[in-house]
Amino acid sequence: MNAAPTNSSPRSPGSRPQQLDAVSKAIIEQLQEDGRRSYAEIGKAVGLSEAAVRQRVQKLTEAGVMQVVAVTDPMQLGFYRQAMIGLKVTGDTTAVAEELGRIPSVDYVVLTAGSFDVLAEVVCENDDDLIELLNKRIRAIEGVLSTETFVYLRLHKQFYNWGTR
Amino acid sequence: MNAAPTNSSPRSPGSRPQQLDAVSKAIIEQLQEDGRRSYAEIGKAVGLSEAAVRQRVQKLTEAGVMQVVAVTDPMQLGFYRQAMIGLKVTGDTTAVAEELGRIPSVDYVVLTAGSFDVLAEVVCENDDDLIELLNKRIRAIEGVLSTETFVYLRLHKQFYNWGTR
DNA sequence: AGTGAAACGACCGTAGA
DNA sequence: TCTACGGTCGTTTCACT
Repeated sequence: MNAAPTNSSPRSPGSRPQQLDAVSKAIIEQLQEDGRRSYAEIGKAVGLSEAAVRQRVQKLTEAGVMQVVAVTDPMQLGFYRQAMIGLKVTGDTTAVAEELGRIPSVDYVVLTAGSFDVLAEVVCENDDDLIELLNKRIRAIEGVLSTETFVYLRLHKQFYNWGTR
Repeated sequence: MNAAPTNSSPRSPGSRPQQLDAVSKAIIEQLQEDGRRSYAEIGKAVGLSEAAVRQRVQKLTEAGVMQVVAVTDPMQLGFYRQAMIGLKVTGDTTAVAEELGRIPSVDYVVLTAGSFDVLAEVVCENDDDLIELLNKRIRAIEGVLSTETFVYLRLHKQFYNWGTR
């Protein structure tokens, strides 16, 4: 095989991507179905011993390729109103992004190229909360020129990725 | 035991939202930090026995309030180009959403109100892949009138849960 | 809904091909 | 990087509160 990229350094932000073999992909798929599945059971599914699965999961986690975490459903918790908000910004976009990130109702912030400078996803209990969030918090941030709100009608597909640094 | 095959859909439609007490919130927080943390350890942290923690986690999961899953980092896997795509659609938006959902590179699809009918997040390896995805797959879907692409410059914040704060 | 106890199974470190 | 194995700890079931 080629030089094995055995990086034991735990999650360096600038580390290069690693190519996953079929087995690691299969392990990740197992954990995407159920993050609590036992290593032994995963091993049976992918044809590896329990210890080997454990080692690979540990390496994938330490390398920052994958994480096992709990995710919650806003709807089930009474947050009935979600929306994506496109923002046009003057000046420094990162400053606006940081302000947005401090708002608990804002769960997703990304700087973009295009007719919006920033996209932010928000989670609210109802329309009144959304209005207040927009007027009192988001549109009050210095540098925010305008917002356009895309109220969610139905979330159709969601696959959990992760990449915040 | 209980036949509970619910891996395909994270939502359980029709069920009412439930109010979480402080203990369940604490349990969810523990699993947010590490989805593989043992019930015993969580029990010590929240002041409950292992069996009690396990029961609550099982109920929260079955109710669709929470899921423990693996999330991956596209960047670490060589997917350097992410974008949000706003679509204008003629006719049935759900049909377009379903087509979009079948594309593996599309990890997020939501029907919206506003100047876009559908928002879709995509994950690509590079710009060429993005161009091909747009032209050959997305803009080829029947009913898609136009697309606007917001290329991600930097993902600034991403949360997987909202109800526990 | 919670606890406690005992049987069982999973997890972890170490050794070795 | 994997398997094998033994000690330890977590999970499961059940009887009880």
